[in-house]
Amino acid sequence: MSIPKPGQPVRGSTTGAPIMALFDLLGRRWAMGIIWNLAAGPATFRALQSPTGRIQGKTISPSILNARLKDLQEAKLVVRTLDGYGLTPLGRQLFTLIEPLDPWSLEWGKAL
Amino acid sequence: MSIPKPGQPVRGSTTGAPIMALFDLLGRRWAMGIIWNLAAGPATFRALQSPTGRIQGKTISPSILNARLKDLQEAKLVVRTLDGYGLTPLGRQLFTLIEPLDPWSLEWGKAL
DNA sequence: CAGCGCGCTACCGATACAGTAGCATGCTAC
DNA sequence: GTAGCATGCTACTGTATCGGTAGCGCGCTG
Repeated sequence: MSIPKPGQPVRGSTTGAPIMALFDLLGRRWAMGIIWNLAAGPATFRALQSPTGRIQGKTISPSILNARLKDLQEAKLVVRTLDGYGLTPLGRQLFTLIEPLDPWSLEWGKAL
Repeated sequence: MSIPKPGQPVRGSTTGAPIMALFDLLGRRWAMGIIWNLAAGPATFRALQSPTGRIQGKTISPSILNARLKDLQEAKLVVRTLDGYGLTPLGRQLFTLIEPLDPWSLEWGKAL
């Protein structure tokens, strides 16, 4: 799958609205989970796969994990470092924006 | 596809962390786009499908739109009203949380 | 240099998604 | 009152994405 660039988004959208490109990227499986996990600090490929991460209760397939990491790197949200993968400054900014979803999700859970 | 209940999330996750259930729900195609669109006011099925919405640059398949609306209704984020579909109070809360992504996505777009 | 752990790729079956067609219902016009 | 017509949705058929397992290459260890 190609890169969801804000100017020329993929997967159907033709407007080019950056927010749609973002939804396109974050709408992929595990994308937000990976960002969430990396926000706690850099992690290795294996660590991201394991169920002991900050959220994941399940091992992610290596193939899909690799694909998502490539997506996120192309989006400049994640970088490879010596000790695995970590968030870029941009990625950390994004995390601060989605972080409030955590407390809200608790309320949401109660409401269901 | 079953409902992503916070207690018993679907699609692989086994932890039950509400945030993961939320990621699971929002990680589906068009889910955030629909919420975004409905935040501007109630819309009919046809209106949500059309490319003239607040973001969509492309018509969504009726089958997938229907599936997503069902998901969001089960999650109590969207309700059917007389004049189509609209956000629940919960849905509006969620929108206020994801709204900041819009200005950020502009910066992100420039950075790419 | 055999063994091991890690990072990843290749493959294949299972879902989810996209696109088109078409049906049911309600409204309008004649 | 029936012939259109638009709306809301379902059915069907491909295609893309995802999930799961196997296994390869590489560096390190003994």
